[in-house]
Amino acid sequence: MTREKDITIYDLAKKLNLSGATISRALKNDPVVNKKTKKKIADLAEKMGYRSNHLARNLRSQKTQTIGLIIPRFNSYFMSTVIAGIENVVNREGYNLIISQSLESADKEKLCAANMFKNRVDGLLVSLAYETEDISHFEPFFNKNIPFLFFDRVIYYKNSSNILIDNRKAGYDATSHLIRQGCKHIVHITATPKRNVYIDRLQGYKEALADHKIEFREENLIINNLSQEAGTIAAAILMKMNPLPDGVFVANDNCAVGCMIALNKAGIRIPQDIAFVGFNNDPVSKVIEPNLTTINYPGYEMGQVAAQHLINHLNGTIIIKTANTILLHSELIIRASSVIKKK
Amino acid sequence: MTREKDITIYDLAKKLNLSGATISRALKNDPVVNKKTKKKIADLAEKMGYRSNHLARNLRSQKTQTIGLIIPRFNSYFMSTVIAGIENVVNREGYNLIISQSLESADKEKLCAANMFKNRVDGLLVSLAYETEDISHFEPFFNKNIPFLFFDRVIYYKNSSNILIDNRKAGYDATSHLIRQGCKHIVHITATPKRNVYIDRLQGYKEALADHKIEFREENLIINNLSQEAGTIAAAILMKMNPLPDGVFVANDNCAVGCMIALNKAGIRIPQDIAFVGFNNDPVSKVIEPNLTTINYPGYEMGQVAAQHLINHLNGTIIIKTANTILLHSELIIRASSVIKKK
DNA sequence: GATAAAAATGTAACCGATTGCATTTTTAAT
DNA sequence: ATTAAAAATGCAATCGGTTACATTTTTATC
Repeated sequence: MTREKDITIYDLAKKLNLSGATISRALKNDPVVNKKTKKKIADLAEKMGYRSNHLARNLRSQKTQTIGLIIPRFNSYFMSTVIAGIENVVNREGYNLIISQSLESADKEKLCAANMFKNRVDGLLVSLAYETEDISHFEPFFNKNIPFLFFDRVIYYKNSSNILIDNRKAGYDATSHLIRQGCKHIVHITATPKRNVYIDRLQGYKEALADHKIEFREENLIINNLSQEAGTIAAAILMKMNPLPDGVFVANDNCAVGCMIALNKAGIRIPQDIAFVGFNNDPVSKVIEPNLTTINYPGYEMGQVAAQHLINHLNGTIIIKTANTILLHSELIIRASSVIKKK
Repeated sequence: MTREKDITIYDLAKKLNLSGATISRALKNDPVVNKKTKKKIADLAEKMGYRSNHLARNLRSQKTQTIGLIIPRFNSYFMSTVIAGIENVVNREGYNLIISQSLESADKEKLCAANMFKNRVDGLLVSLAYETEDISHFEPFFNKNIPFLFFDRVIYYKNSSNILIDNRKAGYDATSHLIRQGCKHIVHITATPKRNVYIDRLQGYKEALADHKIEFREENLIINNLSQEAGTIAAAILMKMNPLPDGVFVANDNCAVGCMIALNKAGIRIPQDIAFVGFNNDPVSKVIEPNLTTINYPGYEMGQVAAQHLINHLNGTIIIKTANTILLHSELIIRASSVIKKK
């Protein structure tokens, strides 16, 4: 357990008969230091295996070079791609990333936020937990002027920026597509419309119906947690409907897949009997038979944009003064699950 | 941008006419401080919104309360579950987690390691990049006595601990299962056997063949990058084989799925013509038709065990002196893709 | 060679919590 | 009331860079 002592700038200073200040400046490549001196210092630092002590620097500069990330869960394909995108930018810009998951719990989210605050992250990226309504836990960041932004699962709060796709339009496109395929009785499976993503998709669904003179009916909404298992249960509900619906728009691919598998087993043909559209373009959508029509969700790009936006702000490259919404492009990907051959 | 000044222990000290030392001790609940004093201090701290400055504490204590995690990629189901498990423990134990991905590149992995070292993580968890052979980039951690351990993609190095499943046994079980189903001509699809996971699975495959008096033949090995697309290509290779193989053991579910889809399209029946076994128990294995027989991989548990092991070490709860391997249980999950009805 | 200007380096305070040791205050015993 | 022991608090150095300001050294000009 004997941890050898670290080399400090003062060790270098002593060896070269210089002051700590000069070493410090040289290592930061301050133009005020003589080039030859810099060279000597750089060489010795290399030779002695010096590593700058971030802790000391951070204490002095009151910055941590760290971005906090709070997400609902790790285990979705979408979230993995978002994180990969964030990591890409954060890393390139020389920041660190600390990640916490709220597990879809508002309470856990509060703890995460408090923890991020304690850890003095320079900025915060958040995708809200499913059940979060009160977001006063971000108040401290606001008060201390620590920039934060929401992505995907957003909320309009103070003058935070939001990065997301146009869920209303996506819902509208998905539903319109089903209608164009000849569907008249379209069910929408989604989560309790608390979060923007679900509210907006539902809104798009309703608008598409209205634009095509189809009446919206409450009983055509199935609300669950959008898991694959929930899809299985939803299938049972669908089969009890009389008449059977001819189209289903599900707010996520996983649930759609669970539903399709159960319907398949029951002998219901997709898309002939019921056409399906999912959401997210999860890899599983290309595995299920028939392949699932879905909305492509640019996760990697969303992560990159969110991280870059935040870091630009931190660097002063851009100054975000007013609320700011960035909409990323999403699009309907048509596959076999929704293409009904006209007779 | 006017960031109001933070409250420090000295602000509290001044208000209460005490010294910083007493405040510090009180906040850490040091028994040496008078209870009434503690109460006063705690109340004032609460009232003034004091938050301890980790930077200062860390500088003093030379610890960061941070665990580093280096993984090949975020976007696999398995990795997501591992991270969730790690996050669970790390969070509970009051550590932070910083994550970097090597993108399967040895060079990027070196950079990640250097970065983790600079950031002075207290400990390091690593799943090695596919192509990493030389691992001298972990030397600094070893020299500075910073504990690190490998999980899943491991290597035997110094006296680091390894946490993984018994890949040899899993490969053996998978192959034996196919043989028991009557398969005699079994192909193994895997990645270049550089990493333990692939080497060991291959070894298990070979041993199972040998134990059942089936000759191992080099041409029954298909080496690719195990992506779904690679599975499609592998299907073409399989179909050119004459005679057609009657069983395939794939080192990962994604690739197996890509392969199965392509074979299906070509009219080859699974499992009657070719039986399939995959690896990982990725959710997709329950979506593909027929459902894929696979090896269950306890990702969440692996993450938990790895993190707990490391933190126990940091806390001095356990002292790891010698190389230490923890094998987690994995098991064959038999589904329709490999069950051949005996005639 | 004197002098001003520019370049290079040094000094010392600072960031905020921690802690060994010293000092003061309180409590208990005679 | 005296004194020793115990409890509570304070002092000051420390962690290792950073930086405003001061000082020294070098270079350029007349």
